[in-house]
Amino acid sequence: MDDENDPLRLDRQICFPLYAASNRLTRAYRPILDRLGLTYAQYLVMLVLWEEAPQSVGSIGARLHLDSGTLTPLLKRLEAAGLITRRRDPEDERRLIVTPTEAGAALRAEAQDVPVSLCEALGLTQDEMRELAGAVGTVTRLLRRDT
Amino acid sequence: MDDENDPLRLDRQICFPLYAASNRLTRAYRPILDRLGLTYAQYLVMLVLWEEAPQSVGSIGARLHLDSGTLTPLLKRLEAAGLITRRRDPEDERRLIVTPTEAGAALRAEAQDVPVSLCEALGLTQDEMRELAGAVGTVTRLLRRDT
DNA sequence: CAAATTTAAATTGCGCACAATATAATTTGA
DNA sequence: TCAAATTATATTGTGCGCAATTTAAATTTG
Repeated sequence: MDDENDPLRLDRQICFPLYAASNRLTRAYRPILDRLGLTYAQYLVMLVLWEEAPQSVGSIGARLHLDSGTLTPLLKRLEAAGLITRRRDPEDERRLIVTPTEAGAALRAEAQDVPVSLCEALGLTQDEMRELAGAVGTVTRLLRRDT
Repeated sequence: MDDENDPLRLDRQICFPLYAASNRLTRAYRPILDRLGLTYAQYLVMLVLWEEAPQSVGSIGARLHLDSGTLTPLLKRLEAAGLITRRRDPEDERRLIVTPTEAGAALRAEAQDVPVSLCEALGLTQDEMRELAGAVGTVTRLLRRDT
């Protein structure tokens, strides 16, 4: 086995560091988001809703690249937590309209310092954050080709 | 709300593109690894074992940043698939020794073209792969600070 | 040496991700 | 107009990922 050129060496897999970095980032978010009572995926959904509301399950999913199999139970948990309401669109009963409640909207203020807290948790300077954003942008651009 | 500088805009979160890219990569691996009967996490474990065997649960976990809560059931599934054996270390009964079976070792040959297949699935040229590897390396370096 | 501590793995419980399928509402078109 | 196709969400089932706890073995120490 030609170790030097072995394409199956773990350190030759581009996939693995990305997977490890993503797991690490989710782990870093956890204690910060715990204070808001949100998981990472729930936080992403709230970010989407804080930008524009109401939205259907489908439009949230399009934004986050998630399907109803992931979103339906997640949204039910957000509803149970009192952060959103779920009701059918009277215009088209297939569609489910998701709207932040008063409490859900108010949570936005508490979330303001999440990005800064994360930075601190990761021990990154402003410059390093910019470098990270650039590298992540490159990854995204290269992997954009769909699905 | 000052939209321009809002730190909570989804497109200002470094986290999100990394999360999306990682999900996308796992999705791209799926049809390729299906042919080997492996999930992505199982593939990573086999890569580690193909590099060095036997190994304990702990050493596999250290390599992949995974704990026994993830690995124990995963390894049981690999055992059920006939790809590895699990036995206690007679020297130290706390440790579990994981060894690829004949079939597990043989699977390595079939996995040889996984990296190339992935490249093709992602539609990336050699140059783009190098660029991707570089960007992923930068991300990894910046997020290295532990946990 | 026995009790306390440490270590390795297993277990439990929760929440994603996602494929596959089901259900129900709407739209299309012969 | 009404049957077929399409669309939106829900459901089911599998497999992670990880925190918290448990179990059992080994090590340390008093």
